[in-house]
Amino acid sequence: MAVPSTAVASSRKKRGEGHTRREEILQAAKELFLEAGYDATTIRRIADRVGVSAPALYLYFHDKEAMMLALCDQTFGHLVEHVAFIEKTVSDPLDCVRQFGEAYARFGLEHPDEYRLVFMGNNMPESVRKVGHRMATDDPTRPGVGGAIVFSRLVAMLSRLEASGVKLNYPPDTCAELCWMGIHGVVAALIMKPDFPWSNRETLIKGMLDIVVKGLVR
Amino acid sequence: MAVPSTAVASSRKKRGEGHTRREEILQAAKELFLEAGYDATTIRRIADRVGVSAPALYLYFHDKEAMMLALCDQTFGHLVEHVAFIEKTVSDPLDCVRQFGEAYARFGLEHPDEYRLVFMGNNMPESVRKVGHRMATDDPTRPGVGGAIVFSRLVAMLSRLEASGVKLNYPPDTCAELCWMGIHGVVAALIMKPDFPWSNRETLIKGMLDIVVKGLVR
DNA sequence: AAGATAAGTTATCGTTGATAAGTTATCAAT
DNA sequence: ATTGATAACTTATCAACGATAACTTATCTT
Repeated sequence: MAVPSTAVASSRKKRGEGHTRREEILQAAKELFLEAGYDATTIRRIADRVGVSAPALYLYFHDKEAMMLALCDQTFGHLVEHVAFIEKTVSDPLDCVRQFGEAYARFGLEHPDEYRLVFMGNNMPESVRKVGHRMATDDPTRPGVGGAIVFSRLVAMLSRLEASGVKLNYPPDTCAELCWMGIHGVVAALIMKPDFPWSNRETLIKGMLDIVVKGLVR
Repeated sequence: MAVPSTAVASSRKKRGEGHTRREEILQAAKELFLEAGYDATTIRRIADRVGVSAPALYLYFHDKEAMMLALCDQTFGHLVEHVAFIEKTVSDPLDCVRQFGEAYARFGLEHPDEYRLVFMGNNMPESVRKVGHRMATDDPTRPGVGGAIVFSRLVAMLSRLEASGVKLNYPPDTCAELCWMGIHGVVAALIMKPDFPWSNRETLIKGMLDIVVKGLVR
């Protein structure tokens, strides 16, 4: 005996209005992914929340993975904008890196589920696993470039820092990787083991940034 | 048309010899988990490799997760031993921390699936997600305590470092957390995005350790 | 009114993890 | 040597999953 659908059936869209259904699906998928995670969110549950049959989702997305990719783009767009704002408004390159780190960590902690899905999704399909690191040379219209864009801005910041005369202990790419890995380590730990008796969050974030900055510049 | 089993059927175990079958299952599961990852390894494939029917696995393990937990214990046991060896043989406390970091990173990169399951398992059942941070007060015979033991040794090392007269910028717990987060960041990144054009692995590991050590000691 | 087609539906497939219920081999005690 | 208990299995089956094929229905254009 199947559980009866709790959702009100949604009326059929008029011609040319399919894209609104697409957005409804995306919204429902986002809610469910955030409520229950990727695996626990089934095609059928998404369809049920939208008020439509399961195969209808395949009219708008090639598969489950494509929905996730679209959501990643959406969420990361906000972070990309924020980082761009920092780059424009903060003149001191070192300060810029610090503010990037704080914004990044704050973003991760404020969107733990999206963060997990993009940067910690260990059982996602390959194309989703690769979301965070598609290079700028890839087609920018392809879904999933948000993570790569954010990272590339960090590389740019560190290049600018080096160009401003500050001596780095490693090439800018390596510095960016180490910087990102350090911050990511903090965010990942706090997100994944929220019940562990960690030290104060702010202390850890500021502490890691201090460590990284001190360790990267000569 | 089902794919015919390629495995030779294994003969029934004699009475009291069930534990050997349990070990056979664990061995096959380990091979398959490492070959194809957790999700791609199905109960049926494990059973097929052992030469036994799928439900037979449930005579020895409550579910798929329990097999992975048993393997995690097995694998993390080696790391625990290695860390204990370092503590015994390396006299200089700072050197001890460095060697811990290198051993930890090497372990993670050599056992990416176990590492992911213990420290990055965001979609695992709750009992597996909590594997890494069960405290020493928990029942030590329960599966999955390896991660907590390893972390507690790092705290001990940093306490020893402080006791030896070295001034730390944070309390030993916080230092251990930051140190672990840094190394974990490196390992997690390399494991999760293996196709990204990262800098040299050794450079990143040594670099992160340099950064952390330099940043933690006054 | 009629054809084209966007926007759905129902029925179904193969696969998954897991369980129920029955079977067979082995051992201990009579 | 037979019997009873039980360890060590098997076969049959379940519900849920992602996905597809094939069919229907509503809407727009001409």
